[in-house]
Amino acid sequence: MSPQDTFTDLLKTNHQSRTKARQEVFDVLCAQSEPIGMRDLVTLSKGVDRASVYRAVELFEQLGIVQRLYAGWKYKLELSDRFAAHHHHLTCLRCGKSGAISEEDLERFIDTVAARHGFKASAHQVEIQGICRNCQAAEARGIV
Amino acid sequence: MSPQDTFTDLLKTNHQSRTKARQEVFDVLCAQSEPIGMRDLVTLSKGVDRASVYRAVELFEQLGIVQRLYAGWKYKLELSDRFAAHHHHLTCLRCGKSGAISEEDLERFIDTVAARHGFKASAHQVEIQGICRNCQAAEARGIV
DNA sequence: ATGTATGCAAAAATTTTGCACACTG
DNA sequence: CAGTGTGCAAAATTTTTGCATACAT
Repeated sequence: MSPQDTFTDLLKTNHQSRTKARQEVFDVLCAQSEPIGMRDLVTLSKGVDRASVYRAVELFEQLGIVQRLYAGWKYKLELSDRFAAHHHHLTCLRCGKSGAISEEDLERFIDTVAARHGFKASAHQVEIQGICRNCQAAEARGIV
Repeated sequence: MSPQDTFTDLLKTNHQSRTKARQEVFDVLCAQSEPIGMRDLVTLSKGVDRASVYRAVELFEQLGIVQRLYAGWKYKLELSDRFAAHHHHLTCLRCGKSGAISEEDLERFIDTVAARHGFKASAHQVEIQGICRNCQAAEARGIV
């Protein structure tokens, strides 16, 4: 299934409409080879209002279409695993650049991986986003 | 070595002065049992200007005293490993609450851990901050 | 049709800066 | 003392909102 089909499908499944704005934002995201910042995303999504980009990104995040990556102070966006291979990122505090590292190594020893890439790690974070037990229960009860 | 001593030490080692503002911000951070947001940190750091709090946090981050944790849209701050056990976090997209999970499990299977905690993971990120090979080389050459 | 998403424009919130003065080492 | 860091106040960014209108299903 192509990214576009997956996208269309995800929207349909979640009862969300595929609007011009959302499609445009998605297209811009697809065209990126590296994570993109909000500002650029807004600029590149021609004809789409800033507010709509924010709203689209928020929706995409909830649907698991995009992921936020934090590089230093700000964050960047990239399509999630569904649309591209999952990446782990090494972010340089100095130059701000980030590069992808293979997942297999990471699963074992985060710091070992860092060293292997010539990266002097000063800290690492692992974050898992999802729905917690309580919210799942509430959802099941139709409270949402 | 107490957190306070470690703090004092880190500053000295990095040729940074231990000012009233920095000490106050550090104290507030120490008093937290959970990650704290910038806004609260500013509010709680009485007598310290907003700008100074930002400046202190920036310095602390560079010295590895604090770490930023991203929970959904915003970020929170907590003392780094040096001052407290390293935490990995499960953040709920719905209620926004985050809880710590043990590190040992995480190192093996991120998703397994999520499931064990009754957390329905939709995405996870692993981020490593540090200095990349290039910057280390530049630093060695005194370019910094 | 009809309910939802968008654009617009303005407000809110967050983060950054320049500078004179105060404090640290 | 000399050099840094701070408070203040204002600017620059980033993010959010309310609403009438346009669009998707």
